[in-house]
Formats: sequence, structure tokens, C-alpha cells
Amino acid sequence: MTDLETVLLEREAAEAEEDLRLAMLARSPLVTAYRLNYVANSFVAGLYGKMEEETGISRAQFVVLLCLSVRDGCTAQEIADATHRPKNSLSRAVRALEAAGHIHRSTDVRDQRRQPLQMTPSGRRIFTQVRAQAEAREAEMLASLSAEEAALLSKLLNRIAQDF
Amino acid sequence: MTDLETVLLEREAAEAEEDLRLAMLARSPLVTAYRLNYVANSFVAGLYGKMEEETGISRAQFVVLLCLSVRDGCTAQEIADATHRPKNSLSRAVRALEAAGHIHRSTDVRDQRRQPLQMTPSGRRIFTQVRAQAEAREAEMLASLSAEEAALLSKLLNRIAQDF
DNA sequence: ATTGTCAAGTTCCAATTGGAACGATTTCTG
DNA sequence: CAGAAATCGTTCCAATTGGAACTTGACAAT
Repeated sequence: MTDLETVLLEREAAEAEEDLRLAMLARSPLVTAYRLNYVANSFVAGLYGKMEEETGISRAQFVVLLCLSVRDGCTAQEIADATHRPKNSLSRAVRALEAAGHIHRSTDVRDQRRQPLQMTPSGRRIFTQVRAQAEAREAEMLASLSAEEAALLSKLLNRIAQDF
Repeated sequence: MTDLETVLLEREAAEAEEDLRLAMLARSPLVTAYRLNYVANSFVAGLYGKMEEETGISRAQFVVLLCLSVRDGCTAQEIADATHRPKNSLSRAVRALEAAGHIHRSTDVRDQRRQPLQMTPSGRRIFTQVRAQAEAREAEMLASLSAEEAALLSKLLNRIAQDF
């Protein structure tokens, strides 16, 4: 087989392979929802595997750190409510983060059921790392858009998220 | 406790509860990615449980039907490539759909490894049902946007999805 | 023809998941 | 104040998941 033939066949294969992918993005029922989920899945697919492997921080653990970065001292229950994640997996994530020394867990003296969580310096260090990875992935994601378009996208998503 | 007090306390509780949720949406690092994933999760969370319970169609099965609705006769491998879903779970979904009589699976005479899939009339019927559910959910999702804004959102997501 | 490589689909299995029940604590109600 | 109801976090366990190995088939190179 000549090089040219090889190239042509590879291109054809690549096109056939991408064909359904692009057809779905272009014409599937639920186009908007499909595109939204497609992009969201692509985002996390690339990210969490690498993150866990390089830093040992799982998806649930990252969510916890992200929440603490916004409101240090919040509880697992509040995180569960805010992110719609099952509280038992958050419980596991909290324990792992605590074991790794990335967060500190205390008991609310007013209400001993509540256990406010706080990032330790080690937690802040690791969060800086994983945030950088995630931000890089976000930048890749938005690379096809201009700054104005990206801002608009974010605004529209925010509007939807408010009561959804 | 008076009714008014009850209402006020409930509102306060609801606000405290939503506080972190809204704070995350407003100020978390990775705002755009966070909002995107939040909306995508909210979309599927409500949908797939109800869908499976009411029609017996799982998420993976829905994906297969959705692909067949765009390209009848495509194979499990093509679906896996197009949707980035592991092929073993698609294999299971295909078997279940076939067992339920919703799809027909043949063997490509040219290449006996390939098994083109086709919706049966029963499959088309059930797909009409689940598509209606999903479209209703999509409509809920987009309810906060005008038609123009929704179209713009879809366009921006499509642009991102093209090479991401 | 034979051998090696690759692709489609399946199966195996270890790990993860999340719903449900639980124990401990607080809050509500009568 | 006593009992009921609700809340926070944990544990249990059945089911799902997806990576990796496997089977079968196609095809290129020799």
C-alpha cells in the first residue's frame, strides 16, 4: 500500500468514525441538551482520570475542596445540597481528605450533628494544583469561543442554573 | 408558632440551604465549567430515574436509541466512538434492547465482526415515549431563556463540541 | 498459505456507587 | 417535660460500572 493510499484510507476511516459523532451533534433530537451533555462529559472525562492519578484527588474530593474554597467551614450536608451529590459518597470523600491531612473536621458545639470542614495548608496547596489542571481544561474547552462568547455562554448557563 | 413565623423560618432555611449552591454558581473557580456541569447534572438527574422507572429504558439504552434515530443501522462500536461511552456498557444495553424487542441486530455479511443495529416498530414506539420525556425536560431547562438565547446557547455549545 | 496485527463485541472481576437503614443529636409539639 | 419527628453523618449491601483480558473475524505483509 502506498503512503498516499494509507493517508486516504485513514482519512476516510476518521471521517466515518466522526460521522456519527458530528451527525448527533448536528441533528439529534434534543440537540441542545445533547450538546450540553456531550461537552460536559468531554470536560470531566479528560480531567478526573488525570487528576486522580497525578494528585490522588477524586472527583468527589475535588467537589469538597471546591466548595470549601468558596465557603470554608461548610458541612458535608451543605455540600450535598448545593451540588446534588449523594451524601454518603461525600462522607467518604471527607474522610479521605481528612486522612490525607487536606481538611480539618471539627464538631459544631452548638449542634453536635454538624461537622464544619476547613482546608488545611496542605489542602490549599493541593487545591491550587488541581484547580490549575481544571482551569487548563476549562480553557481548552472554551478555546473555540471568543472572550465575549465565553462570557455570554457562562451568563446563559448561570441563568438556567438559578432555578433548575 | 404563627404561620408567618413558619413561612419566614422556612424561607430563611431555604435561603441558607441555597446559599452555598448560589455562591458556587456565582463565584466558584471554574465558573463556566462549574455551571455547565451543574446544569448537565441537573438535566440528567431528573430525567433518567423517571425514564427507567416508567419505561424500563436505561441511560445507555437511551443513548443507543438516540443514535439509531439519527443513523439507523449503526453499530455499537460507532456509538461508543460517537458518545465516548465504554463499549461494554453499550454491549449490555444492546443486548437488553434486543431482548426487549426494541432493536434488531444482524451481522454484516461483508465484515462479520460488525453487527448493525436497527430499531423495530416497538423500539420506535418506546423511543417516541422517552424522547417526549427528554424533550419536556429540555424545555424545562431552557425555560429561563428566550428562543433567541436558547438558539445562541445551542450554537455556542455546538462550536465547542466540534473539536473537544 | 502463514503469521502477526488490529478491530468488534463479549465476559470477567475488582472497585465504585448510591439507596436505605441506622445511631446520635436536635427540634418541634402537645 | 416527654415523646415524636427531623437532621447529620455513617454504614451496609446489592447493583452498576468500566478497565482489561478474551474470542472471533478481517486483513496486511511475507
